[in-house]
Amino acid sequence: MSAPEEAIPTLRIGDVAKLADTTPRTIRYYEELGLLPNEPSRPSGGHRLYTQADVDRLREVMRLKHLLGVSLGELKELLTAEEARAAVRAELRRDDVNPARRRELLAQALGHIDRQLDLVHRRALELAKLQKELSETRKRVKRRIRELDAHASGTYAPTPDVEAAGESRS
Amino acid sequence: MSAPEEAIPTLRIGDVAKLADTTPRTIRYYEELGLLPNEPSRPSGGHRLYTQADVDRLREVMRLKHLLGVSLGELKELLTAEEARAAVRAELRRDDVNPARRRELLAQALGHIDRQLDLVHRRALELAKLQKELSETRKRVKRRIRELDAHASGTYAPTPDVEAAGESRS
DNA sequence: CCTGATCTTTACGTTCACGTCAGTTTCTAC
DNA sequence: GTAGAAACTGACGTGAACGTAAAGATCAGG
Repeated sequence: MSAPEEAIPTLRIGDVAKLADTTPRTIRYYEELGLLPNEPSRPSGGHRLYTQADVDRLREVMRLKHLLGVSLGELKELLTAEEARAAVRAELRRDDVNPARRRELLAQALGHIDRQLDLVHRRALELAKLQKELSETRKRVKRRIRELDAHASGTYAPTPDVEAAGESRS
Repeated sequence: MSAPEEAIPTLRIGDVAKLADTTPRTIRYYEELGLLPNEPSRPSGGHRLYTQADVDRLREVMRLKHLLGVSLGELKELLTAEEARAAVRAELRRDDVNPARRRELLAQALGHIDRQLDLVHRRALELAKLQKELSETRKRVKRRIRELDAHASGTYAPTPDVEAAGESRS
């Protein structure tokens, strides 16, 4: 097997910044706040070295921040839970824990997940509601346009470029 | 008909703050930034007087800020569009606009709505994806718990209070 | 009409989430 | 081994989104 359990850290902070589309400053700041559970290795010189897993975690942190719209402080709470989950997984990987303990750990993990799911779910509901409202307003407007076009047909030539309005690149 | 088109403004800034669950400072700040399209009336004294419609608009602004996670600057852009829509509605209410103009106005309104919908839609998709991921992780954990309980039955008494983990009030 | 609560503007203070600079050290390439 | 790029640790700066304090004007109730 040539796939090592944990790849050797080889990425420098600038590389990580580019890969995660952010800056070294932000990475150090997040580390300072404790948002990045496992600190980077620092062989010999003081330079931080990261793995791809670190990049993924960083991206996930930024994603949560973006999607949940929470402060870095609140985010840390959530990630502390995540970290606990990681610890749980580590302990679970060893086969020498008794079933009672195993169950306790799994129940904890479940609690952490549920906490995040709860947050996400609330937001999703709110967003869905907003989306629905906007969609209905949109429908009404479109209906009025159709009515206008129908009534005006023969009198004014309908200008049929409505669908293209309000589109963004992508 | 005893329902006036526009109710007389009677709410003071402190009332509005309480109704919208914010502070007078924030309201003045938003007004300063131009986030509140129609400025409050100021009869005789310099005190601002608001209507319930103003409260609703303020709440809507705060809601958008919360749900879309945009800066007040970006939010202003969106609300400027909203304002334009309002102006459109006002012009449309008068019956003396010719159909071509009417159609143009409606098309504009549609564009503004689509712009907001686009934003909301993107976010909703991202959130849904996150939710799905979390849900699947949750399933896996629950499955492991069930397996554990099944295997342990007879040896250890299963502790069946897992569903209650990580719940919040409401 | 008087008093206390609420409002006004002006202005400075604060927290968050980084940006930026300085001086030094370490890595990479030649 | 030496130049240049990148990283290190402070430290101070900054824009956004308000909070807070001051000094005065205004409003609502008795």
